[in-house]
Amino acid sequence: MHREPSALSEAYPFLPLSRDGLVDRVAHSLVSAILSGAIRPGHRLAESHIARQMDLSRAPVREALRLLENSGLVEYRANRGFFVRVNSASSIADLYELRIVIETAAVRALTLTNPQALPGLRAKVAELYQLAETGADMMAHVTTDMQFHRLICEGSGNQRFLQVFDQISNETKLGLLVIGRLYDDPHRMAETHEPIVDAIAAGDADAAVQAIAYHIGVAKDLVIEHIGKQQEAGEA
Amino acid sequence: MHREPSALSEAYPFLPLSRDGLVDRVAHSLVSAILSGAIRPGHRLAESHIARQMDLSRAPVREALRLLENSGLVEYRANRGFFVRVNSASSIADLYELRIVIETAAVRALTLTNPQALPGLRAKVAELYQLAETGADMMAHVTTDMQFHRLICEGSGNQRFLQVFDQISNETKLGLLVIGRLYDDPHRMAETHEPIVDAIAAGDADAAVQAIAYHIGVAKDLVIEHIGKQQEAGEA
DNA sequence: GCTTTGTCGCGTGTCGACAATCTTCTTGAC
DNA sequence: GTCAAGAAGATTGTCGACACGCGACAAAGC
Repeated sequence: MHREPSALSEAYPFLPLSRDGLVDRVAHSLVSAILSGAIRPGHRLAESHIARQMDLSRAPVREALRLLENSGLVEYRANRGFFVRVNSASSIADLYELRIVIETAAVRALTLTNPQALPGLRAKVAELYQLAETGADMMAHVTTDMQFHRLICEGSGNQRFLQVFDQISNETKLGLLVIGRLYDDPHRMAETHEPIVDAIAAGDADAAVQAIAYHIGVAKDLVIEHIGKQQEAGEA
Repeated sequence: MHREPSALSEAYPFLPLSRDGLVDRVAHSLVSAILSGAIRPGHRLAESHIARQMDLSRAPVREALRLLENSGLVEYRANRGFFVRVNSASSIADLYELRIVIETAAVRALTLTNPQALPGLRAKVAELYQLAETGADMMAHVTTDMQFHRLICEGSGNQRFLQVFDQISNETKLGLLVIGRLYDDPHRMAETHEPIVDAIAAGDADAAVQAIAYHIGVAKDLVIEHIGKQQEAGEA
């Protein structure tokens, strides 16, 4: 989603003032709105309206929406425009199956070829504990959790794994965020990551695969269960 | 890419005239040009030129290029435009690793839950033999081969697997097409699919996984080897 | 009362034009 | 001869306008 900022040859104390173009800023703004729940699934995203509200022309809005389409947050219907995608329970289940497939492969590669990634992973887990301690909101928890999983894909050394992960990460976040609270005790969120890190530290690839498959599987069940309850409530 | 035709309540003798918009046609045209080798990797794709040649404005061309970006055929650099992506050997290796991961998961699911997909797969293998017989060109072989693999992803029942497959299929095709001939005997192409179909028919998921992993692995090695030779020749 | 046809508003599809930006070529100094 | 700064050209980024298609409602026919 992001474009590479040009690396400065020398380190000056300047903030990298956003060289992102309009399109990226629009896209980011839209993602925030969708993830925050300000725009609900199924809602229509009329180019003209968005352009007017943001005080720019339709062209960049249109491109931003096309970008979001790739990350699965938004759906395009010919001659009708863009809509916030509404995911069925089975679609979410498929999503988690894909995550298991990708991340097990990634964690196996990481364990066998790149144990240097371990400190970064441990740091993320520590961060999760800290968030639980300070009683941070769901968004913070989810973001850090996804960063942990992204590090695993990144550490696999396979760019394609990372690419797929990034493509589905926003959708995964959205699925998680519609739930107010995943675990009753926020420390559980952090704890569930421990076995993965331990297995990697031990250099036991099979154990790491088992651990992450279990970890994602649990999350899957919780999310699916929640969607089921939600639908009941919605239909009643 | 295609849109569904609305079902008529009564059967009139009209065939559903193609509702593909300009963008889709432009995209298709560009894909053909790239896959056919008419436009080589690294080549710049200037919107204005394409628009002028196709006699339309830049807007639909731009959108078509954004579409191709998702399928990995084209790369976008801010303020510089679009380029036909040039893949390193390691990038291709990563691609095939991803295919193995996705398609093994898909073939496992298919074997266990959807043996009805078998006839379709057998038909594709038969088609491959026929192509070998008639001495068809590489494009025909590759297209049919990819259709076989797509059927496996489709038959898995997991929409996400199919989505990922479609996303990388054009890139895979391109990687295959730059090679004049993958096997010396064109029948080999067809034969290598047999063990997969046999394992599915036997209901042996583990064997099917093994078979397809081997199948893709062989293709991977051949492609990588070819790229190596190509680079040597290019550098010399 | 139900189905079909006409009308209308809204939003997308495409366009041509201008501004911002990058690339290349030219010019000049060392 | 090499390098740097600047000018010129080409290409992308953004814009506002207009034509077209869709969906909704009203009107007409059975």
